[in-house]
Amino acid sequence: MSKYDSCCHPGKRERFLEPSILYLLSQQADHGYSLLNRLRRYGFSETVPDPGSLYRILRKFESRQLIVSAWESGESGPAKRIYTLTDEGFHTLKQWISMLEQNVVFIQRLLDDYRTSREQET
Amino acid sequence: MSKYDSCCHPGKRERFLEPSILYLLSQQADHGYSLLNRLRRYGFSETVPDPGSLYRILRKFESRQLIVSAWESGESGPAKRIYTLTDEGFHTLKQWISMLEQNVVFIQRLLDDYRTSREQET
DNA sequence: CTATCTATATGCATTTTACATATATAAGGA
DNA sequence: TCCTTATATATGTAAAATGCATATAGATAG
Repeated sequence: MSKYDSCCHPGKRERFLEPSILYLLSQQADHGYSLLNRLRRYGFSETVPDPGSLYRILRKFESRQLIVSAWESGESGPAKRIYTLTDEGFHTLKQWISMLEQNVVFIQRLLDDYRTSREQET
Repeated sequence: MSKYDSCCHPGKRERFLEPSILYLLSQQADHGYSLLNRLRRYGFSETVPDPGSLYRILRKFESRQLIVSAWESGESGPAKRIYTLTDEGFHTLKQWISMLEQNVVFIQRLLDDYRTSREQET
């Protein structure tokens, strides 16, 4: 049992995290550490996802051939593994976006229902 | 490796399923089998969630005291375990709704970004 | 007398999650 | 020089969730 056992653990956004990563890579090939910052645009933070989880997702995507990687030893800092989206990855991103579009409609419905029920309470 | 390994498995909506269940119970105390039907309003189907998963979620909620149950042997059919939302459950629902409200904003942002990128492609 | 509907529940292999930890390069400051 | 911080990737692991199959049983319809 932890603080967020029942609900609202800030890490529980995985099914939104994965399409966000694919989208960011579709716009710009990138390495994990940089993605960690770019993900903030979609509500993620320094701690979510934790680096280990992000790297594992990237490796999973690579094993499924949604992305390919290449090492880049720049002038400064440690070597970076740069990931590029494949055609397969673009296709998967498209599917994922469709799913999110459908889901948003239903989430909105739940939120509307909740609001309505609160108003009628008085 | 299964059909939906990379994306879009219709069951991967768990973080939307759980608040949907709490909301439905907040409106009307109910048993699992009936919830299975009421959940269709929020995009779920005969197969998602599978009954086993729903019952397990209900037991989990009960162990965390978000709901309480009572057996009801009606005139027809097997006995039903009726679940009622507790004060704790109402509180958790409220938190979950707030989280969904925030998440929707970020999902919309991703969808908007994706659409914009598609338009600029031509 | 049997198929279907209603209703709840368990078994289990695989995957995901959260969090901690390891490793290494390089830059900046005291 | 030494220490800290930033950059960068990765693994270990216990606990939880997931997906799918299966078990059980009362009631109803043909």
